[in-house]
Amino acid sequence: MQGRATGKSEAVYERLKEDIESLRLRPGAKLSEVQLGEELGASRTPVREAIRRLARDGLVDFVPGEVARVAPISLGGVHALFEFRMLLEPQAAASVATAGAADERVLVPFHDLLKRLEEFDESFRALDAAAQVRSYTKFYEVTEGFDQAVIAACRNPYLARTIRDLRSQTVRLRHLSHSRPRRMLTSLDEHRAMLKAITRGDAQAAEAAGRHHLAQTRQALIDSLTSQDLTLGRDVQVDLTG
Amino acid sequence: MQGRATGKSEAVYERLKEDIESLRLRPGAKLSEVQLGEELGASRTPVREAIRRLARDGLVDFVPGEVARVAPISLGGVHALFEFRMLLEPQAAASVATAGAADERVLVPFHDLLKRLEEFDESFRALDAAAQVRSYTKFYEVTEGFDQAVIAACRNPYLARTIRDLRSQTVRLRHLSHSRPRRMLTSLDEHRAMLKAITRGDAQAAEAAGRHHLAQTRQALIDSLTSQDLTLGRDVQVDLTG
DNA sequence: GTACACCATCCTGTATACACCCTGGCGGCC
DNA sequence: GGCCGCCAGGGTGTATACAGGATGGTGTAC
Repeated sequence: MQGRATGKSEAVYERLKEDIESLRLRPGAKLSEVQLGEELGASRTPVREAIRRLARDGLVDFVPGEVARVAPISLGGVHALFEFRMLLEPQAAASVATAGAADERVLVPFHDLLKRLEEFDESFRALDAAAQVRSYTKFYEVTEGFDQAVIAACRNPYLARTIRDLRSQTVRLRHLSHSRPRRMLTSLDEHRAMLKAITRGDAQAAEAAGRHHLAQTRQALIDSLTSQDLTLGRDVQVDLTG
Repeated sequence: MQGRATGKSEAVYERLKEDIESLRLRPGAKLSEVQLGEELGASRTPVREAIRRLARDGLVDFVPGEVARVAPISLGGVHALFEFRMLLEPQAAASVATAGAADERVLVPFHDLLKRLEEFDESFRALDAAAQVRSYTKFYEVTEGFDQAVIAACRNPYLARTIRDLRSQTVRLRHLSHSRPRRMLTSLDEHRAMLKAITRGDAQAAEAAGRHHLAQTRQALIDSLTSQDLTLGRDVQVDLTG
């Protein structure tokens, strides 16, 4: 097994995932098993396996017998992705709120999260736009904590896994267009609304807040994609026809 | 490539899938790569790949470094599965109905399906219970046509793929407890209601009918699982604690 | 009789070799 | 000059070899 500590396959997967999410590997780029193996210091077997997993994550288009390619980004795909998330994530938030109403322990991580959010939110609002952009790492840390906590608290493993499987694509889109400062502010508001509804055990409000947040996020993303700064200084092309 | 026509990996996958769905491979059974390879006349590589794909389908429990096992069946798992399907499939039916209202061509396969259903339904009701049971292959052919048609007409590829991915597990459960004649009759009614709502372009009715059908199906399955005939003459154990 | 330790065995993870396919470019032929 | 066929290269699919690690059974000591 070449040492449980190493885990070549896992390492290759994580590395490729990062490269694709960060757009270092551009949509449409060929993923040759031998070439990647040489670059990453692994043989074909782990690379193959990693590529299959990335295909499941929706980051790679894979057709048997053909060269795997980094999945292209299309406007239609973005719409479909968000439509699907809109079906799942508000429901997950609602079910967590319901579970929390029945068992207070479910809510512990959300109380923590809400506290961290409030703290960050306060300092974030005090910054000017440039400083806000510079602190976007922290912003994502807080907001992503929410997704993670919902998934962790989600009672239904199918729902949890499906939401988790969509995360990689969402992350890549985020790299296509970082949130603007104003959007970050409203996003924080939306997260606070979701967290409060959950800690209150109000399933209906949690679902509504989740739906609202996703709708806003999608709109911000679409606006960004359809504006001129598609390329972000790189030549990442997005298919706007879909 | 050993001849495009063969497709060892695909063949092994299909074969194992059938064996697991039909319970010939019992829940919890070990799936050793070498052993399966010898039995199916393939080397470890295609078997590995097939096992990974089956894990994605939820038919196999796979932990890196450990022996893969056929996924166990638990009552809790069944509940989670149906809860999740209840979230997706009625929504898919509704979205197809909506799409059909806008574009009549979407509905063509459903008109055909409804016609076939009516024909089968008529002759099916004329049979006695034993004959109904004997014709259950035809029954599944008609009812499964519905799932397939919804998936095919589903505009959202994420939704379609997720529903499709759950199919294998549903099929396996069906093998655990075939529908009783009375259930088949009501199921036909439910399918007719769904089909009519879709062809009418009534999204709300389609969603309600889909929800109702799933609830009824789940109830019939749970009743069957919690009764004594768990084992179906085989020693397939179901974990009732979950 | 029981519990612990050691050993044989099996199994997976990884590397590598071979077979076939598909593509693209070059050269000859019309 | 254009078109067709051949050849070389790369790419995946599959088979097989090798290197650890987990597991289960057996034997022994208490």
